[in-house]
Amino acid sequence: MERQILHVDVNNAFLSWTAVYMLKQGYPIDIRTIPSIIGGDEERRSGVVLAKSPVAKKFGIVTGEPIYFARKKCNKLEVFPVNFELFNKYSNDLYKIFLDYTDKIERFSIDECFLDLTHFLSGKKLIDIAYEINHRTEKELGFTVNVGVSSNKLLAKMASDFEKPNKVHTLYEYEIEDKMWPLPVSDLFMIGRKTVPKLYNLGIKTIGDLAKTDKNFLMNKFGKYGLMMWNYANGIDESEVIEKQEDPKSIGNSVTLPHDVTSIEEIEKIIVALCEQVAFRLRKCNLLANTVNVQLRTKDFKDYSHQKQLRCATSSTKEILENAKQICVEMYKKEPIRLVGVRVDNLENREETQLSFFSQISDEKQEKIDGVMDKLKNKYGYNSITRAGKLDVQGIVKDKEKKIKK
DNA sequence: TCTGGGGTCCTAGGACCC
DNA sequence: TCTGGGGTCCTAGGACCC
Repeated sequence: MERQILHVDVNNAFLSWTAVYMLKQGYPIDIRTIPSIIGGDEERRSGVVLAKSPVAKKFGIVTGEPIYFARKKCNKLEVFPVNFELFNKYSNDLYKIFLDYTDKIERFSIDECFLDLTHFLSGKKLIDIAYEINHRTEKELGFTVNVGVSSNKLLAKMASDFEKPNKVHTLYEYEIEDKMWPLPVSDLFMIGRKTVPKLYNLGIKTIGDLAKTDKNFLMNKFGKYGLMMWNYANGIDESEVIEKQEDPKSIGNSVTLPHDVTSIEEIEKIIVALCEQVAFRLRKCNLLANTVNVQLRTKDFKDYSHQKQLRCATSSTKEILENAKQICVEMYKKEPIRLVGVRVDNLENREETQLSFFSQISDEKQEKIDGVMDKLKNKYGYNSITRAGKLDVQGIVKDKEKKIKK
């Protein structure tokens, strides 16, 4: 039975949502109609373009580039800040519309969802539902979406990426040759900037070229990744729309520092704040970690990471912090550092762990302290309680903690 | 010139065991 | 002295996504 899949993608999500909100607040201009972007904080050295208006795009501004560059391309560019609380709200509003059509929805990101309507069509045509979602979103929420229509996720996603904004496109198997194969290979999902030149060197320039390349040749050259590329180029994707929220595989936080730091003491202060965030989130998910990972980025953008297996699974701030500090001391080579990150890995569910004979939860006293602090954070806000060593870096991580607070 | 932060998955190489 | 192969686990790094 052929599956009935939609992919819904919000057009210029962050920018559109900001525009809708500002109009509602009485702002006289729709920022979608001027050269504008949503960007990070340049003073904090996180100034990259996160979303752009169609007008900004005409100036050659691309997502991910430094705002500094974007300004050079257009001197009238207007920059607006991110507001994740707002973005989450609009994302949820959109999700509610989808629920009128199916329960089988996969949240692929804050602004993209896959919908499986295979068992929810009740006599309607998939394409009609696609248009209905498209129209309703604009009418009810004030922003626009592209909807891709097909029989698997990959094709639906590729379809939603065709002409924008506010469009519905189909990409069924019989349309692959006409609609997808002429596109540059860089347009294919999962073909990134490192792979494109490698393919070009092999004479593979379009998705069609890739589809017609010998599968075994690609597998020899690129391993598993080669097979995936070939499958995608041929429109093959068996993956399911997964509706349920699965436990995360890892949890991490990182910060770009306002200035490079050069002492282990300064780095450790950042580590304290990051470990608190990570452990707090871990406990909130009711998970335990078996691995701690620390990442450092030098001022030349060289990334280092080291990890450590823990003696037993834990969600204790103290335990994670002690290990992170130790890793840090081992790996730090006295270079100027611009980014510090802490991530926990190999997560397992707390309940399941307690049943296991071999595992033991870290010491109870520490757990109680964490528990009390979590309650305060949940009740009075993330910053209501903090460690002494963290105070002077609070400004740096403040913004992200705001996000977590919600 | 300046270059985010949250993730997932894969790979190569080394340690160690039998 | 010189030497196997299979398997698992761990580590560091890198690719990709939004």
